[in-house]
Amino acid sequence: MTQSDAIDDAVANDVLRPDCPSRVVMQRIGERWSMFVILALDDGPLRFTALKARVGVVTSKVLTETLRALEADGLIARQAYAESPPRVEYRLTPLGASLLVPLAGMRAWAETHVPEVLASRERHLVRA
Amino acid sequence: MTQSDAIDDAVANDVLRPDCPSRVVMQRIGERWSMFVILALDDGPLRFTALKARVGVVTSKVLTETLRALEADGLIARQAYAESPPRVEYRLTPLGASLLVPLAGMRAWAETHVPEVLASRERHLVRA
DNA sequence: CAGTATCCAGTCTGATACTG
DNA sequence: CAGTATCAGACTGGATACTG
Repeated sequence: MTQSDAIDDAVANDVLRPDCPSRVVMQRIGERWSMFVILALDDGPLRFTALKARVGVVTSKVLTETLRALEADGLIARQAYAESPPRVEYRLTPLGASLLVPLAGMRAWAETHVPEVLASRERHLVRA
Repeated sequence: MTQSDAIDDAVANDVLRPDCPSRVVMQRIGERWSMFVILALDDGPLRFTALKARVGVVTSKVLTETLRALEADGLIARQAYAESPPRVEYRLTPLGASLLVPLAGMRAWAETHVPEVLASRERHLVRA
């Protein structure tokens, strides 16, 4: 194996490591509801039910799982108030808010190019 | 419902539509091997076996599925040469190459902030 | 070389029902 | 209000074997 082969392998394998930065991020925001929650909280803190109402199709269980995952990642913060009835607010952390920046870049690309992607998909459906 | 509520709903629901641009992109590149393939092809066209060899852990079936999906999206192109033994090359399309730009933004964010994410995850593991 | 064909275990997601 | 518990079906990624 030449030296440049070794370098190639190191670069190629990086994205495969489970803790590869890009994969960590992409896999998280690629999940079903993650991006929705992050974008929804961009307008400010929301309570569980308010978040759920903005979707209308997600179950409590799945929304909870999504929120727990994002909280574990430090992207959102959960604040429970000791009241009755209980009140819980979710907000973006500074870390979560900083993610909105590159996310905006992806959104921009998506909005200009996804029509091409969808058109391409349909052409392939016809052939399949 | 006030007018601003209606606008909120329209914005919130957009990311939920199956053809929402951001979701289309994020879900595709969030898949297990997609990002790897896109980044690997940034260095130039590769044959199936070369692509597979750079990973070493993916099966032919799964790599094939990934390539088919990316091809259907118009992000990569498959070129088969009528030779024996068969030769097939995969390359990024201009569309696929253009995706590398916003992807670089996400990578940059990931590389600077993922340590925080992983640290956060570990703190939550201790508590769980 | 570049795949295809089968089969399988684990995961993801959701429906439904219940609770401090 | 803000969840948890349980169950079930669909989907994913992978192991293994085979082929034009």
